[in-house]
Amino acid sequence: MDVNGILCSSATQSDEDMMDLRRGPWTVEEDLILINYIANHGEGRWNSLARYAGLKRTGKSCRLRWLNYLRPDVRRGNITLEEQLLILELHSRWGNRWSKIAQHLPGRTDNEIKNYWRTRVQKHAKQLQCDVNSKRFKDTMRLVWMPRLVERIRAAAASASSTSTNSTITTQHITNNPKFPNNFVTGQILPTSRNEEFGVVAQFNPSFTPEENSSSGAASSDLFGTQVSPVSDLTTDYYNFPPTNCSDGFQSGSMQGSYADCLTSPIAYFNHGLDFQAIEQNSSSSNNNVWLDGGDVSENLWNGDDIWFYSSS
DNA sequence: AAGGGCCTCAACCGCGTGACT
DNA sequence: TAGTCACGCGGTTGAGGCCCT
Repeated sequence: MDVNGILCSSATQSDEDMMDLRRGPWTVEEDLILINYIANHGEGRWNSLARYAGLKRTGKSCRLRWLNYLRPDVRRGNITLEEQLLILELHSRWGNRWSKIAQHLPGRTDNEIKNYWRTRVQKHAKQLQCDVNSKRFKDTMRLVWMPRLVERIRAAAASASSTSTNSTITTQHITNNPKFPNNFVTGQILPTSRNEEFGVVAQFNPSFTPEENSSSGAASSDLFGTQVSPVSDLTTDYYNFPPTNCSDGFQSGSMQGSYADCLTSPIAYFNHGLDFQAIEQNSSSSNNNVWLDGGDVSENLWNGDDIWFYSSS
């Protein structure tokens, strides 16, 4: 068997389609063919693209490979804390509308977000022994995990700003920027093209090997094998949103302790100060300050110390 | 060291939708 | 209006790497 994929054929197909179609993982050569073809002819018309490019792949397969992997602005590496928060927020609003959610995470694909949700979030719903769509799980997200994420983002920003004079964007900036929550909460975040430098590497460096780009089995590394900053440059996107239509509220003090608003959006916590201790005291946990435990801010939201909640719920 | 189970994620599949004829 | 095609979306699968015993 071909180690890079399997060959399949169907006796029921036309002569043109009788040629063996490749399936399974893409090879470097196939990637380069696809990249070069799209660079010269553009994307779209995937079936004919596959045919004319000489790829023994379905148009569907080509499209998927391009959109989820080869596209220049595909962002790779760990899902950052901000992205995690955004995913939770948007999923609570839209459900499994992965493509729609992905539109608000520049460079992330629907496939990546979907995988993230299934592998991380659903796993914890399972640990909670409740359905991922159940009220109990959603409450857990809103009341525990999302506020905790916010605090982690803050902690990461504080840490970054205290250790680097080059850290120009922090969550404090966001907190002080009335435009941010407005865009965020109202779902007006605009997707922006990101990681153009990856495009340069992918398209023009002949030594580029997409397999090196694979994060499979090395989830903590990005293309260059480096950790993704916990305070991601994604934050910059939020901060730099076009300052249009941002005058309709959510100014500081506008919330005035609206607990319902807090429940609706974690960003309310983010911008108006969450009384973590109060919520903490409301839990029956004897484990104090688990949200402020100062752990590695680059770690995933869903880590071991969430167990306190399971045991106390 | 080995191997079995677990986890991640790239890739595939089926279906719905819209454009075009 | 019905048929066909291209495309996009969400669900699912399976290969390969990691981890634990």
